[in-house]
Amino acid sequence: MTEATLGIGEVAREAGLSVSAIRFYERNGLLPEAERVGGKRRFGVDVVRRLGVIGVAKQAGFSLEEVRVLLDSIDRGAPAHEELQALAAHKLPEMDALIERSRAMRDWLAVASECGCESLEDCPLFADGAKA
Amino acid sequence: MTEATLGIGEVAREAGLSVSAIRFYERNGLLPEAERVGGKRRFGVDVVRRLGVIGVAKQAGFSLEEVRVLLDSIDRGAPAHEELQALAAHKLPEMDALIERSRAMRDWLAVASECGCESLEDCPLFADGAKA
DNA sequence: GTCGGACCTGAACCTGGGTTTAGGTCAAGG
DNA sequence: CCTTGACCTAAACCCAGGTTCAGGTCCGAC
Repeated sequence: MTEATLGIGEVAREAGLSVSAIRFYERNGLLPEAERVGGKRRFGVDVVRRLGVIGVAKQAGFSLEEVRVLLDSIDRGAPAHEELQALAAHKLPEMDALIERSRAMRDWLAVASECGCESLEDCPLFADGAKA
Repeated sequence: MTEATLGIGEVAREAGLSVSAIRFYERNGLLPEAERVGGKRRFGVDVVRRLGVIGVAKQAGFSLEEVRVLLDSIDRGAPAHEELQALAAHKLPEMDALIERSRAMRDWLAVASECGCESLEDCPLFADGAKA
């Protein structure tokens, strides 16, 4: 019995992605080039898991390029934790900064919802220091 | 004595923006069309304050289009607080969602920094539920 | 044999928020 | 007179992360 393979449409359905996104990922090295059978891609079943990993990493704030580097070096045999930790260490401060900024925005907006100013010129929310 | 006016370079310096950004804002209706004197823009001094408002609003998470709408309706005489509150009310849940997501990412990354998994396949961080 | 659906390719297009470039105008100063 | 610097315009370009389009192929069913 040969290995079960999937067409691109099936992969897309399984992974919850569009067909075009999968071709895009292949083109950009996030997926290995699938073998062509009669000109059509046949994917091994594990590509679905790989797409899941990509999805999780994206959610975690990595760019596709970062994910590509991560997967790539792991494909070459590097232990997952080394690459991942390096990437995570780099990304953590970025995330902290993002959280800080979002919170500042949130607070500003909360105050803005209560603001009764007639003009923006008068409003303390738009005073020079307010962007800090 | 006539009103003090500024050239685009002066405005840029005062506002801490690039000249091209200011032309861009004018083109896109965030600034009123400056009068041309000998083909060159002359801005009233209050444009600097307006640019400050735009900056604060951007920091608060508004898109330029949203800022344009806000300023536009205020220019038409609407009280600032009405437009602002409507916009803020719309934007607050978005910000809350952004904060939640960033926090989830941060937590995931923090765990990732400690993870000792050899392969991503084994790693609970990349299990199906991990993106939730 | 021809229809339809799934698939293929490369290239163009999209969004946002500007920047860069090419080519032209204007006024001041040496 | 000629140069320098600040300014003008329209249009092209940048980034990521894809989507859409035009035109072609392949396969099974009817």
